[in-house]
Amino acid sequence: MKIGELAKRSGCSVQTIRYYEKEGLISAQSRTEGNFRLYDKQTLEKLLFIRHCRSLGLTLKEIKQLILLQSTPESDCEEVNDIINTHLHLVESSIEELKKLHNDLSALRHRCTTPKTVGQCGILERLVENTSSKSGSKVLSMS
Amino acid sequence: MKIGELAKRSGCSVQTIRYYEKEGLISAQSRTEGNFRLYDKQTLEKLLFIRHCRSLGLTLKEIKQLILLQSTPESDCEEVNDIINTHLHLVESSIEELKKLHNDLSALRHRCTTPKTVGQCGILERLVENTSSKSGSKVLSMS
DNA sequence: GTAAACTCTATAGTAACTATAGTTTCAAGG
DNA sequence: CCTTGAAACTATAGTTACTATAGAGTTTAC
Repeated sequence: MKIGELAKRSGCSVQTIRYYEKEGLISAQSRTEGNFRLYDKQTLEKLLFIRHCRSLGLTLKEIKQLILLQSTPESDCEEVNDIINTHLHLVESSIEELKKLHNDLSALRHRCTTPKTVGQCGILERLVENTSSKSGSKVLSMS
Repeated sequence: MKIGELAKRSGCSVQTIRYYEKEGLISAQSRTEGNFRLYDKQTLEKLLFIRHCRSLGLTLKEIKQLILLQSTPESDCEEVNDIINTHLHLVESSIEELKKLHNDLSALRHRCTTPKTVGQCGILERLVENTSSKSGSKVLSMS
């Protein structure tokens, strides 16, 4: 199948598939005379695997490792465990961070209930205060 | 004060300060004859404000808006509320997402308890399964 | 035969920095 | 006065996982 069909069947965009190829996660089995990529079912399954891992928050680097491990089924699966464990811990601490953030933001939000001007706004007033010290923790970004 | 001192006092790195300038969040009051940036206490406070907002997960774009709003204290503070509310909702849904992720990862993790080979590993086995359908949700990245 | 749909490569943009290279300026010591 | 090291300057590239674009070539359908 060509890249368009693979995209539809895998749920990845065409560009993403080409990007994964560039990153060394997948490869086209062959090319047509006109230089179009051709794929087999194996690659479709690999892409579904990648998508599944991505939806669990694994990085492409980690997924690459997992793919590599799949190709050596006789080796110890400790590495697989490590990757999952590392992620589990990351997710746990992210949740903790976000909960704190939520607290802070809620508190902030409650400082302005009735419509006022910016000059009187309890939120901005609060934000301007020098609460600089206890900082330096990891910050999360949402895509 | 020069940029090095400002960096130390604000907790930002020198490069970050220059980056914020490039992004239009702050500016140097003047330059020395040798072209070194000079700052006053105002800028230090602005930087602390930015750091505080960043630690709450606000984007530079949003912080820029807040700074702009600060300069017009007579205007309605609704916009300030909007920015905080938007973030509050974002944080809330992120927490929900991460909790789901945590569930999935935990379940995955429990599939491999005793040391095995990759070929027998319940985790990889599970990841390979075609659970492609229900995907498409936002994924979080941690910095 | 031609128009639409598809594919190709290469490049730039996203967010918020960090890191590097190569140059210039400044402060202190001999 | 000269030198040396620290600090500053600009400009550029790298990070992550894509997405979007431009400009070209290929295929398919009518």
